Amino acid sequence: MDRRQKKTRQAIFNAFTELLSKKDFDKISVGEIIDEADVGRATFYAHFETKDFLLKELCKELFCHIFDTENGCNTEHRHIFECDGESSVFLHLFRHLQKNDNNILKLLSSPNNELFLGYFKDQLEILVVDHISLFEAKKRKTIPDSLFRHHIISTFIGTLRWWIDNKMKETPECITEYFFTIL
Amino acid sequence: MDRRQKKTRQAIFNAFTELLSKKDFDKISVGEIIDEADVGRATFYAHFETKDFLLKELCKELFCHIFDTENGCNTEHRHIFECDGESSVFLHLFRHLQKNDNNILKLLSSPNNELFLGYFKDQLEILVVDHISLFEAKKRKTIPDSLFRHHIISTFIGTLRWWIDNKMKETPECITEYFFTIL
DNA sequence: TTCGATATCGAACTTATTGTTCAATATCAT
DNA sequence: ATGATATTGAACAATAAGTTCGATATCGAA
Repeated sequence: MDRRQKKTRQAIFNAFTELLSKKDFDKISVGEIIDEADVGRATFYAHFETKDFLLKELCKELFCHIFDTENGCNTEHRHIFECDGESSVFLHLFRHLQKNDNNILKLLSSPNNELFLGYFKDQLEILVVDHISLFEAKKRKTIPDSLFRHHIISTFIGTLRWWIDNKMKETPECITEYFFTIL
Repeated sequence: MDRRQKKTRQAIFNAFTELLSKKDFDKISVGEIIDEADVGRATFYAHFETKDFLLKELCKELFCHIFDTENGCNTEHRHIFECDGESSVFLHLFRHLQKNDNNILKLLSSPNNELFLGYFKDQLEILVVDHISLFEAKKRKTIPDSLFRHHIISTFIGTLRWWIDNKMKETPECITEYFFTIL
């Protein structure tokens, strides 16, 4: 990729992230983004079809870091699957999230970012499908599988949102325990 | 209230509901609403400050029907608190929702209606607070109360959304059972 | 270094939407 | 019948999205 393209792309990502830390996605205009990124209007549209696509691309980058363990591309994190206790995968997630890389928390707790949440759920779905055996098989007998998966994801996000709204006072370990108790 | 006002208000509600059954809230413009309702632009703004306020008013009306049991204003529904089994309150809700009065389901499953969902959650919160004793006290000992309430609400909405997305093949009784099993 | 390719710029432009204003008109309640 | 009020429609300003295009700057490869 051309050096100019990389620079522009990064500038837009940075500007967008910066703005996201201050206001909601749908209150941010393209005009603000290009001002903050200091790029031309036409340049923005040469990179991203719409604001929604920009978010989509940003998500790809963010989630690659947090969910990279899933793709097998990063072996350094493999240990989280072999950790003690069934909670390790989710504990790992909560820990990552606590760091708030790239203001991801703002996006997760904001009431207007269903688009972002959708992408996040997709990643969680992949994770859950692979680790569903962690949960007692007995519970699943009386309810459909898809509902059970759906429930794990929705409970994870629910717990996470509660944590964020509560200023994240609890430790990731504590939240993970809550998560499994509740489930 | 003036007969003209009532007529206009209802025309706007009807138009809005009709449009909501076809497209997402944030894709609907005021122009479309007044075209469908066949009222003047100035008239719309004489009734509702913004589109958001219109939704808020509509929610008030919709929820009044579904959650009326809560306000004590409607005694005919009192029995749902005394029904057999702890599931009666939620069964009642699922039954009401199955009827899909005023396309409320579209609003609940739509990915872009956090505003609507927020109002719905507020109503659920009231309901849950009053009936939290239905659930085993033991579970609540290890986790904060607010998280538990949060979880009940999020699980209810999660189950409901799964039901809707699954074309509501199951009976309200069946869904209620799933809901309690999962919880 | 040179040169062809391409990314960026910036400004102007079209289109769409929001929310306001106002005078003319229609409808209301009494 | 009449005074009050709701509706109308058109015009208006403001904001934003997305496009277009010629001029300019930067790139990568020879």
